[in-house]
Order: sequence, then structure tokens, then C-alpha cells
Amino acid sequence: LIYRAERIINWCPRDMTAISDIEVDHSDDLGELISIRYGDGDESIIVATTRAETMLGDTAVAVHPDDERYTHLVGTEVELPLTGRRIPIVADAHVDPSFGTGAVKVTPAHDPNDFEIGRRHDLPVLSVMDEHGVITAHGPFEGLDRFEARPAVIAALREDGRIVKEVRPYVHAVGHCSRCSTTVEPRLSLQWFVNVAPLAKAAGDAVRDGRVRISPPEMNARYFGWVDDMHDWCISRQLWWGHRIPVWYGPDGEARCVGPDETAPEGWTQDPDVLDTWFSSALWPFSTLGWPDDTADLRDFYPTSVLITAYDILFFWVARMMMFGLYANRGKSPAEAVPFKTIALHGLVRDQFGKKMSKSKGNVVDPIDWMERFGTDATRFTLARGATPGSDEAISEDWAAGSRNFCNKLWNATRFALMNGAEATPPFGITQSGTVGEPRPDGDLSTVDRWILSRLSGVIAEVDGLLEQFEFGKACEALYHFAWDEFCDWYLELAKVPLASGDEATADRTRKVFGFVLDQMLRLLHPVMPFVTDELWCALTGEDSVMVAAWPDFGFTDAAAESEIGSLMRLVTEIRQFRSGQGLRPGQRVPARLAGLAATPLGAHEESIRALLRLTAPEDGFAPSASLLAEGVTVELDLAGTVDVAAERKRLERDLAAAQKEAQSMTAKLGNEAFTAKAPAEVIEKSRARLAVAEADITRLESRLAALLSPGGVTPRTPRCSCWQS
RNA sequence: GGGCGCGUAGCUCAGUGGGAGAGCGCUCGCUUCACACGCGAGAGGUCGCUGGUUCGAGCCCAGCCGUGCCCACCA
Repeated sequence: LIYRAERIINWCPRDMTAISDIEVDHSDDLGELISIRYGDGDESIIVATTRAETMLGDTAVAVHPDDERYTHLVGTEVELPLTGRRIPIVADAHVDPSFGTGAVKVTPAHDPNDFEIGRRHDLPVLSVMDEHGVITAHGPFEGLDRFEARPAVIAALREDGRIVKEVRPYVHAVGHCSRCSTTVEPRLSLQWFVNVAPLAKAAGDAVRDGRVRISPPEMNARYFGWVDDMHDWCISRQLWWGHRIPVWYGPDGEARCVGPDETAPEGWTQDPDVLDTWFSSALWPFSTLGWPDDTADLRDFYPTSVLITAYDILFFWVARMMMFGLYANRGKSPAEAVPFKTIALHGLVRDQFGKKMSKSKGNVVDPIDWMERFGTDATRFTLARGATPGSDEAISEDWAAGSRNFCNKLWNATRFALMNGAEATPPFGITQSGTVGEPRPDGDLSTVDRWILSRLSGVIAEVDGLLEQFEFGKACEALYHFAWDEFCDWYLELAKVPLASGDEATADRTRKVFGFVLDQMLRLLHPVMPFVTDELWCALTGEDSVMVAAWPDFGFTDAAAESEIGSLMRLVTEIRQFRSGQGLRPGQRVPARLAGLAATPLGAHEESIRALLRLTAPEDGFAPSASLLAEGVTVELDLAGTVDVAAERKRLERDLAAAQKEAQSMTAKLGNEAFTAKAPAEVIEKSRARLAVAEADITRLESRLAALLSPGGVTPRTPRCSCWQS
């Protein structure tokens, strides 16, 4: 599998080392394309080059075999300027006859394609540059750096006015060392290679036959594109750090690979090169577990379950771990020889310009900086929240600030819980592990309790499913929404009523439900914000660490409770919209009568509704100046005889327009015979239901608008500020 | 040149055939007894363009434009 060969490799003259193809960064650089006449008169041929100095090492000129312009010259020789050497003109299919003059100079020692042409035509390989990029060809150029030699060669060629035909600016791809940006120099070299064909085949098959799953599956194509067309891998590196190549050379130059349990023969010397860093990295899945010894760790933990990494490293690292893992563990069963069972690929974090962040480019966000400014959990949560399988994420400080605010929100919600004596012991009917136990009498838990427990159960199932698919961003979003909008904005406010009720049994039950839901929620959030959840959970429960707490496994669905609280939310929102439109201060108490409430499912929630809306009981002299119908409840408000009619009209007209648009859309749809004939029954039914809701809204809103104008409806009030009128 | 994506609100992005969404930003009102790193109410989008399939398209198909990444080549 390992062999040593002469190859043209990418060489970095600054680092003095070979670099692999994938470590070369190509950029379009401005250079000069120089056309040079080789030979004289009818026998001459013009070639073009951007690297004039390499002509010192030319050993042929090549043309395409079918190129009739040059058929008569193939097999003849021309004189190479400056050197006086005579070089042959050969025919090779690699040459593109449409580029330039269709004739190309051949420098086998300094260009990979030319090296191949040289092999095919048995050309001499003439190296004219050393490992420092300094010209070694005898003559006036010897000792010049490659970049000094280029103009020097051109100047020398110009001394004979017939040789240089043209010099023009030319933008072309130039390889640079990915570490130091030095222009790469193709160089003839003797290096060690891995014959990857059998290894790559095995690595591809493991994914093809399903032993290893790649997530998301769209990345399969990327993986196969690599392993199915892999060229041999140059593993020699001329660096100080790294695993040394375990090859020793004898006095006659013979090479032997010496294993870990062997000793090199006396007098032999070890190859000074080290292995490519990815060779060493490819050993990671098993060398960390004690391989090649048959250790307990190796037996227990190989293969690992999931490898999580970014897709850009699929080739560098993942494919190589696959190749080496399968090879080193080839004695095991096929299913056990793979290094991991699932490869979960996430995207790259990008900078504000959409560019991939990298250490060498320096365009990175320093996580320490964010940790200091926004907090460690906020930094982690921001990254987790943006993680979509296989897709890149742009990060911004605004998101980090939002995550910090979320941490703070959790902190304050827990503070409220502790202030109110929330207990993390599960409420009646729920076992310690968090699973619902025996069915319990409805009377034990209020609708609000059952609603938040049902929602908790729902979010647990949702998060479980999303984590299973490595949808970290969506899992974070679900938790964020549950924690902030449902738990803090609605449940916490609703819990204030029973907590302050003075009824110890009611308050106690609420403390338990509150504590239980918060406990479970903190466990769910722990993977994505570990520190703050641990702090809060320990304060809440008195336990040592949430890290060893069981992952929530709580199943409880109560559709009736969810529907009932949904109705409550709509009612409260409707009245809030009215209050806001009327310019009432949030804290301002308004006497109100909730007519017909008792007849609706919301009858039990009067105290909560009044608390959420700052509505006081009607007293003597109660004179409603506005009445609103929502969720079957007529809310009559005493605004001291004043109502901002214009504001209310605007609000009602806005809602009416929306309802009319909805009704119109549904009517048109249901009137379309093609729709009713072909659409599924449930879609048609849904449209009918939407139409009914819209029509009811229209009736309600129209009567409200009419009432605005009638004497018995509302009384216009004087604008609070009349300056603008004058 | 080959391959894979992406184009949805001011910004960053969810949304794989049937009611256009989130966070931030913006507007208005509020220090309401967990939290102003907050609360409540709002404004804002012919879903890149053009065709096609379908009763119905942000979503499926074709072409085009823009944009990003990977691979190869650039004498």
C-alpha cells in the first residue's frame, strides 16, 4: 500500500516541504504570457509561457498529433535559445491546439503535465532549480532566485530581437502554499505515497451498503465524488513536527518499513521525513483507544456512534479515518470495522462577508471575546441555534446578545420560582422519573396545570425528534419558544393567581407543577446552555448537578386543556389590543363586567383573565362605555365615559378587512368546481371551517362598528391633547 | 470546464403541494410587585425573473439572472 516514487509535487520553497494538492490555494494572479520563438526560419516554432525561467530545463516542444500546422515538424529538432541545446518536437494528445499557438514547451522536471509527457516520449528530466527555488542550471543564471531569474531570462532572450515575439499581461491561476502563501513550485522529488485505490473503494462501500450513514444525505454525493476518484496520496512531509515515517534505509539504499515491535537493523538510518498530518489524524478513531493492542476500550468504543464535524473536512479527515479505520480493523466483521456509524455534518461558521472563517485568514470571531461580553452559554446557544445540517451559518453579535437575554430570562424565571417556593418534586400522578404514572382525577390538576404539562410533553417529543436528526437549530428554536413565549409569558403570569390565592392546597399544587416544568425545561436546555442551567437547576432542586439528571421522558397530552387555554389567550389578546388602541396604560385598572363568561369553558378562569387584563370588578355606578365580544364572552368596560372612537374604528376596520379577505378567498375557492371535485375532503372541510370563522368575525366586527356610532354604544371622548387641532 | 447549494420582511435565516414565519432592527405605549438584557400593541414581503405541471406553487419541472462552495485546468 505504500511506495516511493519520483513525482512532480507541489513544493513550498519557504517551508521547504512537499504539500498535497488540497493544501494548495489557487488564486488568479496577474503575470505575463511570453511568446518565444524556438529554432530558426521555417523550422521554428513559437511557444508561450508564464514561467520563462523554466525554459532552461526544456527537453522538448509538444504539439497535438492532429494539428496539421505542425505535422511537418513532428520528429524534427529545434535549438533551445540561450542553451544551444537541440530538443525534439513531439506529438502528444495532452496539448490543446486551440490555446495560443498550439505548441507547448515541455519541462519534465518542473511541471506535472510535462512530466507525464516526458514519460510518454522518454524525454530527459532536467532539473534546473533547487529546493530553495534557486536556479542550478550552469550558466549566467546559476544562483538566481526563481523570481529574479524570470526577468533575467527574458532580458537575455531579448538580446536577439527575433526571439521574444510578444509579452502581454496575463491573469492565470497560481498555486500558493495554504500556510504561508508562498507561490508553490512544482518540483521533481522522491516521496512516499499511499496507493489509495483499495482503501478508497472500501471507504466508499461502507457508505454505499449502509454500514455508515451520512447526515444530511445530500452530502453523500460529495463523499462519493472524493472516494471514487481519489489519486494517490503523498504522505511525506519535510517538517520538524509529526509522526516520523517508519522507514529505514540500509547502506545500499534499500528501504524497509519497521513496525512498532521491531528494531531497525544495526547501521541503518531512518527517513528524516514525517507523515502528513492527515495521515496521523486518520488514526484517531482507534489509536486513541489503544490500538494496535486489543484493549477493552477498543472493544467497547470502536466503532463510535456519531462523528460530528463540518462538511469541509469530509475529505481531509473523515474519508481518511474511514480508509484507515477499515484497514486497521479489517480483522473484524464488516459492521464492526467501520470507525463510526453515523457522520453528522454541520455547516461552516461564516464571517460578515459570507467567507468561511479560518485561522490562516484571520477572519475569525474570538470565542473568548464573546464569552466575556455575552457569556459562555450565550455563545454556545448562538452557535447551536444557527446549526442546520450541512448548511452554513452567518453569525452576528445581535444573535449573541439575544441569547444572552434568553439566559437572563431563564435566570429571572427561576428567581421567581424560588421566591414563590416552587418545588421540583413532581405533582400528583407523575412519577419521580418524570413519566406519567397512574391516571389521576381531573380535580387534582387545574386546566392551566394540564395545559403546561401537555405543552411540556409536546416540546420534549419535538426536541427528541429534532436532536435525533441533528437539527440542533430547530431544537433550540422550539425550546426558546416554549421557555419564553409559553412558559414565561403565559404560564408564569397565569400561575401568579393560584400562588397568591391564599388557598394553600391550590398554591402548593401550583408550586409543584411550576417546579416540575421548570426542572424539565432546564434539563432540556442543558446541552445547549450548560452553565446557567446547572446553576439554576441545582438551586431549584438542591441536587448536585443537572449533568447527571435523567433526560426528560414525560408523556402527557391533554388536547382539551390546550384548546381551552388557546381560547383564553385569544380573549386576552383581543382585549389587550383594544386597551392598546385606547392608549390605556398597562397598569391602569379598568372596571369591567364579563358577561356570559360562566357559560363558556373559560368560566373557571375569571380571576386569571381579570389579573392578566387589569380588570376590576364593577362597582356602584358602573357605566360601561365599550363592549367587546370575544370567544363568546361580552366584555363590558367602564372607561369613565370616554372612548377613542377613531382608534377603535381603525382597529376594527383592520380586522374586518382581514376577515373579509379571508372570506372572499375561501368563497372563491369553494366555488371552484375543479377544487371541490379534486381536492382531498379534509382540505375542503378545512376551507369551509375557515369560511365559517371568517363570516362570524365579519358579523361581530360589523356590529361593533355600527355600535360605535349608536348612542347606546360608546361615547366619543375628547382627544387627550388638542393642540394639533388648532 | 465539472459538481453541489443558495436567492423568502431592513439584516441573518426557518418554511419540500392547500391559512407567508422567527430572531434582531424599526414604530407606538409602559419602570405593571421575576426580568427595561423587560412587558404589551403594531408597521413591514408581487417568496430573484420567465414559462410549465396542478383544482391549487414560496415549495415540483425547464430556462434565465445573481450569488456561494467544492473539484479540475489554465503552457
